[in-house]
Amino acid sequence: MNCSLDSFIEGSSGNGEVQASGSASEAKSFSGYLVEVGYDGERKSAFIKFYDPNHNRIRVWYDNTGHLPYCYVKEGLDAVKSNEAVAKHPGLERLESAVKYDALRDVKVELTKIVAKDPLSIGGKPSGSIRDLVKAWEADIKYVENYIYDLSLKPGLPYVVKEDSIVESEFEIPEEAKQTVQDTIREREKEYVDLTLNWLKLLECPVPWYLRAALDIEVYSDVANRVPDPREAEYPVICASIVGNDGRSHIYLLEREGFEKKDLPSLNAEVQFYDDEKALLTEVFKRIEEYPFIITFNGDDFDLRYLYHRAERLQIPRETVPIELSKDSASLRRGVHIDLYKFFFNKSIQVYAFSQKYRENTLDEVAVSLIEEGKIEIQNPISQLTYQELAEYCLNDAELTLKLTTFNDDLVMKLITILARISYMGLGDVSRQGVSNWIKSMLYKAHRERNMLIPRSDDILSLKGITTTQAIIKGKKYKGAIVVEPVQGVHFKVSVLDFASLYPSIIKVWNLGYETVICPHEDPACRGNLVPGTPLWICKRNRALESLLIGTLRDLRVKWYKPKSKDPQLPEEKRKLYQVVQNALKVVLNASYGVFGAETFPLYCPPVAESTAAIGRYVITKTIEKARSLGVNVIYGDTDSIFLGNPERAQLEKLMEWSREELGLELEIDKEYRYVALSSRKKNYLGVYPDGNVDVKGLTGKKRHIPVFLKEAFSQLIGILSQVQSREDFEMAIEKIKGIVRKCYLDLKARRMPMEDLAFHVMISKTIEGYVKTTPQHVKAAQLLEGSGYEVKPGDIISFVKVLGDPGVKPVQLAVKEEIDVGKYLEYFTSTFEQVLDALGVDMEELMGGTKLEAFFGG
DNA sequence: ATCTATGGCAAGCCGA
DNA sequence: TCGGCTTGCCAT
Repeated sequence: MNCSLDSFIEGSSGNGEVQASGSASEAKSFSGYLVEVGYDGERKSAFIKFYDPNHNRIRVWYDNTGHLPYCYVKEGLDAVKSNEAVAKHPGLERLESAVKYDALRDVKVELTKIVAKDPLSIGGKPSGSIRDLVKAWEADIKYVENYIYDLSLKPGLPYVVKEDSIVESEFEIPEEAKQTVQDTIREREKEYVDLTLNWLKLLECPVPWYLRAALDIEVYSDVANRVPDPREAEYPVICASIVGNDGRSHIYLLEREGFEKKDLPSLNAEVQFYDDEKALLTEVFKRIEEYPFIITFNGDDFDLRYLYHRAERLQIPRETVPIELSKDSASLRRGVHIDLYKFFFNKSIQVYAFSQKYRENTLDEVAVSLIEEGKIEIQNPISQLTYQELAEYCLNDAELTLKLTTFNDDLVMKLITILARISYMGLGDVSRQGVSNWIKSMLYKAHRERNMLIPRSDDILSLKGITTTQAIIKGKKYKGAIVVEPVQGVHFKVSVLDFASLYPSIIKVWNLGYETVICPHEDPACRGNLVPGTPLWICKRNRALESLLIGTLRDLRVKWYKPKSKDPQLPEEKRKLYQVVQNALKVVLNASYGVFGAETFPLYCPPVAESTAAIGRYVITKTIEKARSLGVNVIYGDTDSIFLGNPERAQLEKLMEWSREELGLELEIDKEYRYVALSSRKKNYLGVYPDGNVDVKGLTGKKRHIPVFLKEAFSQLIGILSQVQSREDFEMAIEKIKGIVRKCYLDLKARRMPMEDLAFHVMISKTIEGYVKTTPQHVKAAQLLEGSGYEVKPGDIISFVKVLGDPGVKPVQLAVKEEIDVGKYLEYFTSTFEQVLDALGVDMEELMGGTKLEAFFGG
């Protein structure tokens, strides 16, 4: 794709001045990856940022037409409002009046973003007749925030930037990938195949190495444990560290009275002292400018924000400050800022990309979990540390931050790049925003490419309505998945079958989307295509955009990236990249169903979400029926999986074949267990693999908040059960378990374990005052904490122990061993163990020989 | 300018 | 004392 760069000029890299257009022509020729597109409020122009990997720098191109965007004019819109022609815009055709589109409101939204290169907007104000306005709009819809869309620019992909045009770099899809994908996808529609190949091109393209540095600062504070307000920036920056992945590390220290200045040779960094904070900051800014990417942990809200305001306060000239602030983020004038705090905080990333390896979102927790290194523990408040301690601490933070982007072959940078390509968002945006925004951006882009209008949320709602089924859980909008009542007991040789990416597959196969649910056609083919268990029907004429996009992504993951990520033939490096892509697709696909049921999603469409779940129920129910008719013992199932007791190969094959033929869905063998112990509770089981590995699902003994003491006892229990080979082995196992129970009880009674091991760890999700209906125990503990001078914020983990007397809990920090309520812990212990034991058919009392625990121990 | 969904369990709170 | 409700954590 060729795009004109006529109107763009390149911002020079040195001093913030802009070179004149034309004179920069030789500098214009380079190749680089598109990393960010946006609007610069100060300069009042749009920009494109490229990362040039040959020179390791960002090159920014500003729009120089001078009359760019923001020509929102109310009168013009009011006029358009009354114009019927707008409502008959051809772009509406595809919606088939399914969505009676109030084009006007879209104009209002989009006008703010129109590139005003037509005569209608002179000096930023549209003029001319309504007719002209509409015409111009039809002919030339330009979305600003979206030069991406305008110019069909794809973030994360390489371009060759020439004299005054930019050209997508030549890249051919590897033949094997192309062939495999073409051979394996079922769909034969041209649109489907083309789109799949398009994605493939996007995802196969190599990811560059990014030159980058992590930044961390420390600020003086006269109150210990209080974080200084970055908007006030009233205290001096006493230390800053910048650690690059080019091997350079720098520490900037502020000289202060009462601290003895000396060399700090033990640090693996270049150390510089400054007696003037202004000079220090200026150096830091210079260094920042040397790196195309700056990585922080919470830089949006703290480090960069503080530096900006501190610079303001110290009257450092604006041109030397490379930072630009917006409400919730901080960016760099000539670089890209990535705030890992926001990235790792993203629930989807946490769960699907890092399988919940970290639970709290602090630098320490994330780093310990992912790279097995933590923050340096300091005994004194920051402001009292020696230069050596301060420098070490600050440097370590920056090093950790950098390592979070370098570990596992730059995994995080690759993940961000791939997500940027899927979502058509810049690297910075994709790392800050949530999955609903990625999917929104992806779908919007697809609409624009096809010249379809983007429907308004309330139009979808009023035309497609709300849901028709009743949720099981009070307060939910519609009925969700089925969980099969487990057959309590121990089952040997269990196969677990599941539908790979069930919901995305359903969206694909059933053609779900806001256009196609309850489509307006009178066609009996459509009307008769009912969603099982609902009065809803699905269009047979047109393919829904959502179905198309989600379907193609699903196919690529299932048919190409997932298998390739495990292919031992591939070199390590290649395989890892496939793993990253596979994971990125997982993140997007897993969220793709949920967003349609989320009010905040701009294409919110309850019947789409409802249909997906309803079809899921239908699919699993039919599969269970089929399995039973084949004589297989179905012992459990949840949403998209069924657990089969001792099935024959042939039966499994038949079932999978049936699913492919009858349901059009791929049913696969997910796991095979040596045995599974099912309790009577749903979503609670324990499965032992042939090699002795154990899956523990839902059992209390594994939950985050329970005391270490219980977790350890529980894991001993699991250890014993993992050795059980056959039914006969249980007897011995139970004897061993008795031993554990006895030991734990005695330890508890004698209060032998450290008190920390008895602490529950529960997250407080609101402020203390936010709890009005009830006051749960962790909140009571939090109140006590606050009373003794600690600060408690939402998201903090409250550690408390159960004690005798009122209110029954105390924060660990404040409790003493003697007041521990041993009885309560015994109850917990019993119930934790019971969950496993009742699956084995023994209860605690029986285990102890028919007596109550207390009696058994003479307690 | 943020924010995928529903189902299920254990424990504790609190009003009837 | 009982039962519904709130909360947090987990499964999918």
